[in-house]
Amino acid sequence: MNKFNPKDFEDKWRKKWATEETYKTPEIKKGDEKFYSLYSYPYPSGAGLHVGHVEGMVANDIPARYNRMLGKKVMMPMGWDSFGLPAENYAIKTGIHPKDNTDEAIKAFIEQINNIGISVDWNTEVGAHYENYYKWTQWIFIQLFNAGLAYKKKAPVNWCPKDQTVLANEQVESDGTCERCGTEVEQKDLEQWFFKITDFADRLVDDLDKVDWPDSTKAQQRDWIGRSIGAEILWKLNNPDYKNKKENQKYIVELANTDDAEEISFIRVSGWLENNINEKTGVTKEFLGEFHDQKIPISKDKIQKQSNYIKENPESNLIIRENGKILGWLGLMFEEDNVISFGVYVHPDHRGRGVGSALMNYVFEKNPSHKFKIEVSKNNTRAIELYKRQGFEEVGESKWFIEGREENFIPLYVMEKECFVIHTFTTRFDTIPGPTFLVIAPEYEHLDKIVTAENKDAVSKYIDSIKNKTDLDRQTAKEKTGVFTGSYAVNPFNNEEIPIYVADYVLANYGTGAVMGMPGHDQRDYDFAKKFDLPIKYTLQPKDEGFEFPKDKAFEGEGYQINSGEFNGLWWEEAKDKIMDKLISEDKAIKKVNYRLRDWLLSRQRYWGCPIPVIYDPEGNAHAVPEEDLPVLLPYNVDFSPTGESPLAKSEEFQKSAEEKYGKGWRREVDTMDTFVDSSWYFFRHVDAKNDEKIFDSEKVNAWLPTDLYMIGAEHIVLHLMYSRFFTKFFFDQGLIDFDEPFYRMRHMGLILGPDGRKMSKRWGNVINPNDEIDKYGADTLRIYEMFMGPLIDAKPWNDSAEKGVLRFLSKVWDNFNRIQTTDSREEVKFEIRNSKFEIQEREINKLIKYVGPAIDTLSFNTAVAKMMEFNNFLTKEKEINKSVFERFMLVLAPFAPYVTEEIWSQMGNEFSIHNAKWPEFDESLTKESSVTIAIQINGKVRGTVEVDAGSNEDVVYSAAMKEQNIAKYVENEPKKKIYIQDRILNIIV
RNA sequence: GCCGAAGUGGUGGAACUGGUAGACACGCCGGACUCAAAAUCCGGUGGAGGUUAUACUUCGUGAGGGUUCGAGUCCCUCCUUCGGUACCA
Repeated sequence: MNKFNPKDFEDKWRKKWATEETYKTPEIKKGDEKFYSLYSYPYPSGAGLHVGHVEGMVANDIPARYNRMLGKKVMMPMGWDSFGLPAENYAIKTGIHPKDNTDEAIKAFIEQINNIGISVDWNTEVGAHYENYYKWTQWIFIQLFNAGLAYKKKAPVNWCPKDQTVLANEQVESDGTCERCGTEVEQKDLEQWFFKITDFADRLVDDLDKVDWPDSTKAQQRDWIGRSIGAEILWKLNNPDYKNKKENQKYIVELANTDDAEEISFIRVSGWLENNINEKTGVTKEFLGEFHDQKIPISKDKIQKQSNYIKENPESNLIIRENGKILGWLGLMFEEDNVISFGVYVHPDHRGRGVGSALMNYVFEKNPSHKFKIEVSKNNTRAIELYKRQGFEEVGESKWFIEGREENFIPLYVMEKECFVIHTFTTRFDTIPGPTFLVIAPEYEHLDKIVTAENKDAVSKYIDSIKNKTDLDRQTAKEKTGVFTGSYAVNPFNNEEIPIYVADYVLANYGTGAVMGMPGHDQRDYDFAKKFDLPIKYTLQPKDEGFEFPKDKAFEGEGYQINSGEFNGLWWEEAKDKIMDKLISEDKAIKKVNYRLRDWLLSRQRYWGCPIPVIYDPEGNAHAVPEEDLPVLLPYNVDFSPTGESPLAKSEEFQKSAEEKYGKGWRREVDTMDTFVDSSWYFFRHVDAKNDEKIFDSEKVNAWLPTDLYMIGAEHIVLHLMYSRFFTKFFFDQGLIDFDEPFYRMRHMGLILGPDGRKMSKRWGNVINPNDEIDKYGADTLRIYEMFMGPLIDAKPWNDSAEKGVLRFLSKVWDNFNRIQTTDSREEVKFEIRNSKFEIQEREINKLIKYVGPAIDTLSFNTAVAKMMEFNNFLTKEKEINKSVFERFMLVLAPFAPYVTEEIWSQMGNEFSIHNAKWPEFDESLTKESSVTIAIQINGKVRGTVEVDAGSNEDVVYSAAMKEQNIAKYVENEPKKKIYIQDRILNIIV
């Protein structure tokens, strides 16, 4: 009898599978039964494939083979995440060009993957650095650019001084160090390209419901996007530098109505809407109204806007009346892009009495979140002074002309006022009665408007001190720091004025950059209040008896409202919504959804990446490279030693080609793309990897995707998935594809640890090389062992003797094959099975088939292998082995052990290849045992078992049980109760 | 702190919707083969008690409570480990 030796046949079959194209991806059309098995394309490292790759690939390969045998159309592709920093760093160290190095590594990878017996169709191969791939990466960039989803802006970026490159926020560890090298990250201002992924935030959250992913992965995606639904509260600023005279407030501002029209008209001059086409000004129709003794023309457009605005906002038509006489009127008001333009009309007899200010204040109060625009004659010094006091600033000039007398243009100032309203975001409206201060971030955009002259020095000193702090210091600082601005904010809920501080514990890039300080119920605010001796106010309290607020920390528990006026006594969750609704209805708050997600910064100042397909004209404006000029090739001969500048900037060849093509003074973008861009769409290209005409054939992609199984390591999944989903949604919006989630079903594999239980690393000398394992035991053993180690998702230590156990299993399979009696036939099995000597074998193989298929579907390979071992152990004990039974065993084993099963299949005289043979069916009725063992419990404790015919009723089981001494001895009297679960258990209560 | 996952023999791990806990494998012990070893094969193997042996008894799924005829599985509280994340308002 020949011994099991994988070396005898592995090579032979490997070659045969290649020459016969056994795993060729079939043609497909939408709606065909298909299985797209995707493994996250690996980075082709010089170190070769590691055992973790093997685990993921085999976990992809088994379902792929299984589904192929089920007759589905299967695609099992492979590709390379071949751009990126490691290759470049390696090149800098060794002087070997990244391209040469990478191409070499890929060759080794392909050989290893073939050795393991992964059923890859190499026609699907893609690689991030292949010209015919990155051409389309660039094409995608251009589509995003054209759709307004790629933009450039100067931004403080994370800069790693060691790697000399920009890092995405995500690539900075929580302690402020570089993800790759551990160096402390600095901040630097650079012009960077961004993708506007934030536009997709809601879909990226909501569509998670469509996919079958591990809960933890979905949760991570949600956390990363960080959607919180709340509202922004509008706080009026009280900056003592802008002192409004109190007398301005004394007038009662009322709404004007149609009855006032005649009265109002005395301020105006009749005859508005005269046709008076003036070619110089473009005015078509003129409203001639009196304004400060002058008649002014208003364009039709403006009038239209005003009348529309008044229709929608009747309260904006305002007058001030005194003893029935109209003193002033607000007119020509309209809103555009959150800017309110308006005119103030004051009766000539009542100027200088604060009528104008009163009107304005009313408008500001009504529209706290807006910008205001007003035009005023340069020689109307009184008005100018008034506007300045109200916080208006001159932003430009324009002209009015009087009654068509062109020579009499009046020079005007255009003045604008940003209403000094501070927005704070919150989800916790129940605490709104409680803030005792307001904090803004040091980077707050309108800081200058808040800081008073008196506090200017102190504030700028504080901000300087922050700039010297690294992010690390800022984040780990335990003490709260900050400084008073001199201004106050008015709480829209109760009109309380509270001081405004600048402090670095508020982040400029989340929410609005301003936060209300609720020291009673927020620990950070509490710390700050203690430091600056600010009052602490509580807005909720539990009704527990003897409850006291904690003495040295904030009360962060739940409770009922207190100090909240009309809302006192409400449970906080109810109060939260009611207070929010109230403020929103009063225009004191705006519903708002906030995201933690930021736009995707994709520029990298690196060589080994996909060039960004942008050219700059001599004026420096960015243009997308015309599609016919793609790809923008990455030049080979470039000095890529790190200098802090993009290596491509030093390539003359690269820049010269731009001038030749687009003219003198044109320059190319020298940054390359984040490699996450490459990896966000590779799974589309697999389907049509060789297409030179377009990115992919939409019909093919629509037929193959979404993927049916995506195996990807559990650790670095957040960003890749987010970005891939973003691209998919973009493609969907562009009409390129008809689905908007790329990965229907996804699972993760855990780390494989070294035999010592530590992470595999050269440092510990505990690295297991798959090549060695194949050499020692053969590929089938390695595959099955990795699947048998435990659940895919778990981290598992390597155990060499356990691997030998798998080899033992396969040898025993081999030995059993050699014992087969070839005399029996399948027919006998089929028709005479009940009384044949192989009845039990038939039952066992049916049970096995019934088990293994679903186990592959649920990726519980470890139990599938265990069942096969059990089955094989059973066969070993049988005197004779039925050929048909064994053949079906081989079919079931084939996805796991492709080599040995192919060999046995062929020796049994079957046609090549087992991997395209049909998956065996099972007969449910044949899986049933004729008798079952039933556990007998007395009062819930197992006291023995009885053997009865399957399907027996309670009485049969009970009387059988009573024949057992050990059971009967517990049952002295008639049992109180019997609980019987058929074929499983009988519980007797005595 | 928050979110997620998980704690089962000496080890990796099984256990379907609550129904005989420890499948399968490693390791270990004993035996066969061998001059011997390796390899291979056969048998045993959760702890404690108990029997010449078979029985049998009892305790056992991180800890403590609860629901149930019955809990590794469901509920509550807590502990530990791993993964993610954090002045996110």
